[in-house]
Formats: sequence, C-alpha cells, structure tokens
Amino acid sequence: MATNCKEYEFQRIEPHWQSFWEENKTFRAADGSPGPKYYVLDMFPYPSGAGLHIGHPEGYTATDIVARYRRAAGCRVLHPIGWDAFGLPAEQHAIKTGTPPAENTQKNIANFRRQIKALGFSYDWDREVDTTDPEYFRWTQWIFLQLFRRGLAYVDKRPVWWCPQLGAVLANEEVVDGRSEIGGHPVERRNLRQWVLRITAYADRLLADLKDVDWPDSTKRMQQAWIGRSEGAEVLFGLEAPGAGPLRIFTTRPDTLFGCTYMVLAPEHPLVAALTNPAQAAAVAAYQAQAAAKSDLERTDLAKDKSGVFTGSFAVNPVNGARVPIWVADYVLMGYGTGAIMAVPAHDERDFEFAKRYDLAIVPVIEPPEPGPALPYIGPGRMVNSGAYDGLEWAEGKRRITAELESRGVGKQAVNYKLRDWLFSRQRYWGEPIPIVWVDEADYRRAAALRPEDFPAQPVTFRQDGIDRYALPIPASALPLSLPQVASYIPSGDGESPLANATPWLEIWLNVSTGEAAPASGPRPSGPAWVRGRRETNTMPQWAGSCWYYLRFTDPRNPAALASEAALKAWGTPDLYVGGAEHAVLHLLYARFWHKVLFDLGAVPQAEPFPKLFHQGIILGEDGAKMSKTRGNVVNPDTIIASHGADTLRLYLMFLGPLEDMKPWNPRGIEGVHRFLQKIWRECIGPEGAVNAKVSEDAEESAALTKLLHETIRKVGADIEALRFNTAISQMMIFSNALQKEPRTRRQTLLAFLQLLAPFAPHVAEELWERLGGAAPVQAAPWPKFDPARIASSDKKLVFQVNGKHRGDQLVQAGLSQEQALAIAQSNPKVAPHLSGKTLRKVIYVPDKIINLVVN
RNA sequence: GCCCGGGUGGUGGAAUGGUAGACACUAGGGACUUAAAAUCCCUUGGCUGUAAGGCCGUGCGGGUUCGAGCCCCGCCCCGGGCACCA
Repeated sequence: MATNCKEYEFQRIEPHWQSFWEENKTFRAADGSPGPKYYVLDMFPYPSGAGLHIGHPEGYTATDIVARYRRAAGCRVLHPIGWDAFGLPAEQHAIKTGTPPAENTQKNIANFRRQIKALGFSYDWDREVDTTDPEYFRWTQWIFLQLFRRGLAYVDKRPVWWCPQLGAVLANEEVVDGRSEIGGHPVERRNLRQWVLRITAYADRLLADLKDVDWPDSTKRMQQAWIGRSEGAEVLFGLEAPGAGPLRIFTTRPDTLFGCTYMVLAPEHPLVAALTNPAQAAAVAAYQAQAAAKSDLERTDLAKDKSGVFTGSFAVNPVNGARVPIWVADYVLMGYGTGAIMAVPAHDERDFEFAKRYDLAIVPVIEPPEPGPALPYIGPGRMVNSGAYDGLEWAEGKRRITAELESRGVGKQAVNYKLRDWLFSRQRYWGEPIPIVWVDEADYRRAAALRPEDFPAQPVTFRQDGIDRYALPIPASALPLSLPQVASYIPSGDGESPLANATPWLEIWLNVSTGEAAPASGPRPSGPAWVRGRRETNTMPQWAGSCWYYLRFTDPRNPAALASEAALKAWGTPDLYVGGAEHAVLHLLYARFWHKVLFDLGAVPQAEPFPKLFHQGIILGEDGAKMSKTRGNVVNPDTIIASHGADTLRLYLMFLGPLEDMKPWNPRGIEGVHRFLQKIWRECIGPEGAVNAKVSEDAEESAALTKLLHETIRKVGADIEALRFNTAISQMMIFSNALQKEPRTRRQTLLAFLQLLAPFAPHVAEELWERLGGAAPVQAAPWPKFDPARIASSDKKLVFQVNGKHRGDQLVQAGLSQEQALAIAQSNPKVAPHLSGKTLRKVIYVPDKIINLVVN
C-alpha cells in the first residue's frame, strides 16, 4: 500500500517504504534463488562516534544502484553490510570514560545502522556482521591459527613508539611531531616483542596475480611499487678481518662491479663491530648511537646530507681483487637486501653524493651512448674500465658478470622486495586476542606430540628473563578466545596491553588437548594434558577483521566454518567491490594475502578476493577543503535527509560528478535534483492526489517521446553498468523535461521510466509505481528493454564543415551516398558562401554524421 | 626527486578524433498571483554587429590530421601516491 499523500511528502514516503522492504525482506539474498549470482560489496565502515560522514553514502549509493539494477535484471544479488568495529578510537574512549569499548561500539553501530537504513540501501540485514562479535572473530582467530601452523606467523623484536609518561605503545597516528597526541609527551622508539606475518613469502604471487584483476591502474601500480620487486645479484666480498667471513651485498647493477670504490654497512649491520678497527671504534660507536636515536622518519627526511664513518677495514672486490674501504652510513637500511651495499659513485646518485662529501674515488665503468651526461650516470651504455668485459652492453654485462660470480661461488642472481613482513600485534585491549599461550619447552613438546597438525615446523619462541618461551596454539575447537573483563583499559605500563593486568585470564592452567583453561591461582586440574601457561597479551590490528569479511557474508551465521563450501561456491567473491582509494595498498594487500593463504589451504576456491574494484572519490567541503570538524565544513547526511529526503541526497551525490572524482559539496545543487523529483511526482500525481489526468492507458504520445524513452532505457542501463551515474541522471532529466511538455502520456511510459529511476531514488519510485498500478516492489518487474528500431530514425542531422569548420547542418534521409550528401551540402545556403570562388579539393564524408569539404 | 591523475563558462560538470559547453546550479528578464512562494517560458563562454552573421575560445607553446578538449612532443599549475629500497 502506498501512502496516498497528495504532495511529494518524502518524510512520510521514505519511512513507509523502508518498513515495507524490511517487513517483506525484499532484499534478502536467498541462497537458492534463480538467476546468475551478483555479489556487490562496499568496504564496510568503522562505526565511529561521529556518525556517518557524507563520503559513506556516496559509495553506498553507487553500489545500491548497481544492486537494485541487477535484481531488476534478473540476478540473484548479494548486497551485505557490516561493521569493522575494533579499533583505536573505541579504546581511547574507553580509557577516557572507563566504559567497556564493547558498550560504546554497540551504541555507535546502532547509530550507523539507523543512518544507513534512513538512506534506503537495499542491504540484506540478515547478513549483517560485526568484527567484534565473538562468533565472527572466532574465525579471524581460526585464520590466524592456520597462518601460525603454516609457519607464516612468528615473533620478533620490532621498534614501536613508546611513550614513557603514558606507559603505552602508540600507533603512528597517535604520534604528532615526536610527541604523543594525547598529552604532548615525548615518545621514543623501543624494541618490543611483536607478532609478524610472513607476507613476504607471498610477494611474488601478490605481484604476479595483479594481472588477473580488473582494478584501477593507479591502484595496481601502487601495489606493485609497494611490493617493489627488483632483480639483481647477491655478491660476496672477501673480508680482510680474520674470521669475519665474506660480506654479502645486494645490487641491481652487477654490471658496475668494477666501479665499486667503497662499501657501506647499515649502522645496525651485525658485522659492524667485527669490521671496526680499534682506532675507529669510538667514532663508529658514536655514529651507531646517533643513528639509533633517529626515528625512521628522521633518517629518511633529515638525511638530505649524507653522513657516515669509516670502519678502518677493507673488503676485496671479487671481480678484480681491489681493496675497497668499508664505511658505516645510515643511508643504507638494515631492512632491505642484506643491509650492506657496494657503492658505485659513478653510477648511483646516493653513492655519488656520499663519495663527494668524503672524498672517495669515483670510477666510471659505463659509457653513455652519446657523450655528454655528467656523473653520476644512471642510464644505459657500454662497459669500460671493466677488464675483459669492456665494450659489452650493460644488460649483457649484468648476465655475464652474474654468471661468472655464480660459477666461482661468490655470488648469484637474486630478487629483492621492498615489501616487509606485516607487524600484526598491537599492545591494545580492543582487538581480537591472539589465540596463543606461552609455555615452557617441555610442555610445548608434549602438546606438539598430541596435536602435531596444529604446530609449525619450527617452534615460535622468544627469550625473556633468561627463559625460552614457546608459542602454543589454542585448539581451534576452543575458539573463540574472548576478551576478559578488565578493571582498566589503561596499558600495563611496561609495554603490554591492558590484558596483562587480567591475571585470572592471563595466568592459567591450560588443557592442551581441549583448550580449556583454569586460573593459575587455583590448583592444577588433574590429567596429563594440563600445563602452566601465560596467554599472549597482544591483540590483532584492525586490519585483521576486514581481511576476510567478504567471505563471511556468504554464510554469516555458520557455526562450523568461516563459511560453508556451498555458500562460498554459490556466491564466490564480490563481482564489484567499491571503496576509498586510501585502502589501495594496505587493506587490499593484506586481504589478498589472507585469501591466498586460504586458497592454499583449500578453504576458498579462487586465488584472488576482489576481481573488480572501484574507488569512489572524496567529497570535499563547500570550501574545497577536506571535510573536518575543525574546519566546520562537515556535511551530515541526517540534515539533508530531514530537509530534502534520502532520495534527493542519493540522487545528488550521484549527480555531483563522476564517482571516482574528488569533488566539492555544493549545497545549492541539491535543489536541482529535488525539483527533478517533484516534477516527476507532478507528472504522475495530480493536485488532488489521484493519478494525473494527463495519464491514460492508450494516450497518443509523440513519436519523439517514445524514441526518447528507448534512448533513455539504453543509456541508463549502459551508464549503470559503467558506473557513470551522473550522466544517467542527466538523461533521466532530459526525459522528464520532455515528458512535461507532452499533453498526454501513457501509463506504461511512466511505469517504464519509474523502473529506471528506482535504483537511484527508490522510495519515490516505489510510491509512484504503486500509485500508477504497479505491484511493489519495483525490482520484481523485469528491467525495461529498449527497442533499437525505435531509436533508429530515418532522418539524420548531417553536419556541414568547410575546411574543418562547422558551417551549418540539415536534417537528411539516412544512408545518403557521398554524391547526394555533397550536393545537399553545396546547395545549403549557409555553406554555399564559403565555397564560392574556391576549388573543391577533397570531401570527407561520414555517413549520417558529417561532411567536410576541403577547398582552397 | 620519482610514479600516477587532472586543468573545459560565474559554478558542478557533458562530449566512440566529427556541431565544445548536454544536464544542473547561479544570475537576469517575463508569465501566473492582490502579493509572495511554488510552477512555467526566455536569456546566460568572450568579442563584434541594428540584424543575418562573423571572429575568438577547452592551462601555455609546438606538432600530427580534412578535422584535436580528446593523439604526439616540450612547458606551467593543481591533486594523489612513493620517497636514501642499492
């Protein structure tokens, strides 16, 4: 039942149809329903306390249009939504107020849900997921156990931001200008034990499989650059220091090996101490200390002037036996390659700068094809000063030198990646607990014997207080491992999360077979499987829950698996994934990594999670600046819904410009699309609230309107498929303008038009559809088809050009020959004057479109 | 510095190498109205002309082409990403 309001009362119409959809479960994605599947996914939001930002409904409207269009086109559509609800803001709120993060998170989710429902999106609410729900994160933890058992999770000491005053580890975004965001206290780098995921083991596949996905080029390129594969050689340089062994370096330019005039070690390189002469020891130690005090940012940012110090020792170049001095300098990073380089100042900008500063030798070994370029010369050329290799092209030189090194056992071809392993732990409360218990070696061995399939080939251990501790995985059957209630959300003070204070949860007797636990304060339960352990206090980063949520949507309540095989097969991966470009690297790379691990486990059938990706652009404030509270230029969707309605907001967001563009919000433009909806209302409904008197079953409509309707059907469909919503709306506006000028309209014409409008402005379309005699929901009616014969016309407008300049046009019969067209053009009164006294040299004729007369 | 993306009226934007400025906003004029709102009609890139029309015009400079907003070369500006990765 429609509302029967007389005027376009969106305040009544919108809630009415929202309840209708909810009550009828109009958008339920039934597993067995007919038609080809179509899975369209939004990047799910973090439910912040600030509520929905105008950028959210932009992307969500786009996917909603696609979802509604696909349903009408006969597809079985999966269009879900959920909440990425772990994260820092909730934790900070908890610290400030003392209320449990779960409580505040649920409040925020309720608000987000209300706002999203008010926009009329066609989500299947039965599939809503929440990453903080133990029934959800149980599977996040399960995936972690799979990574662990495959040797893809390990612990390592990693530098993190440490704030002594707060007694807390801070995230990058909590550190502003070297001080804590909260309180402005100084922060420092501190090495803490961290969980790390071995994403580098998948570097080659993450790179190679980019070719199989339909993503924006820029995003693919960003991932490529992030993975940063480079090919070269590892070379062993002999060392003069006794017992120091060879020095391993990585280079992409083995062809310049003869130009190596010094070596550089990163300050953290393990060989620095052994290679430092007593005379240089003080200087080197001072330099190391200085480098250690610098943050990553300082080391990269402030390193405009290269600095370094000589160790006093020498290495031996394997190709020519030359003695080369070994330096320590922080322009070489320990984290890349081997942490040591051969410096070729003649052909590397950084080495050149350093050599100039410290007056080191510069020997050119590549000759440019054309003389001229100054050193350092980075380009191609032939080898010189390179002994037997002189005269070779550099590419050939690379191959030959690498082969020589290999045959002599002093080097080999090598590939390096910029990609680093993924720091996966956070010293926080509000995240998924890592399902690991630390035990001693003997207990570990016993447990590993009981459940060998759950354990990695190499135990994960770390040494603390002189004792080796072993990482014991909780049995998957004991998941979820929930967060304990804690008295305070303030970090432990010594670098651990607040979980370190939850003693009964933390210090336990663990049954290694079942995963059952009892507080260690109590007696050891009887039975051989009980061991003494301490739980891992780190939690997972916010990325974890979003790495696999698209899989859970296919089977969100499954208690026995992350999703059933049947559901994964039926719905597959998203056919369209829409979200901000700010996730171009991290989220999308992490999710691809997890997906590939799951693929290798046989848990998912595809190698890539997101075959088609699209980024919506950012909506800027009215002032053209990024929307922010401090600028006061934030637009709240609630305000617009109250003043103009959700349909208007949706339409306007799509009309603003191309979806992918960054575009400023202009409050005045809203009136335009609102007027458009009102115009359509008036075309359908008369002033008394009945169907407009000009509408009838068999009205005589102009042929032009019929043609325009078919053109509109074609364009709206094509534009939706190409995600060009702004031009689809323009076309509908053109149609409504024409409709208005018709004295009589056919009911069927209006109904077809309302079907086109429905994905964009579903509430008003649903209302008018039913008032004109359609049966709700609109999407149940098959999407209108256009008739190409109706679009083709026998008259074409032929454009006349003289020397490429537009000189007029004329309606002509379609399919004219060039001779006929030429005769018409020559006799056209607007064209003729431009031909008089000139000679016709050439005619370019595009039938039914344009004829260009070239004269002189 | 390197890698991308983009510069079109007063504004947001439209345009498979084929009429630049669709659609909308703003502004101005008119109709309806006692009046206003709403609605409808007209004008709205610049210069020039009584008019018909003409000339110019898609950041700047070149080029390819019968024809360039679109392709190529060289610049300028704006936005994004990366940044000592050997």
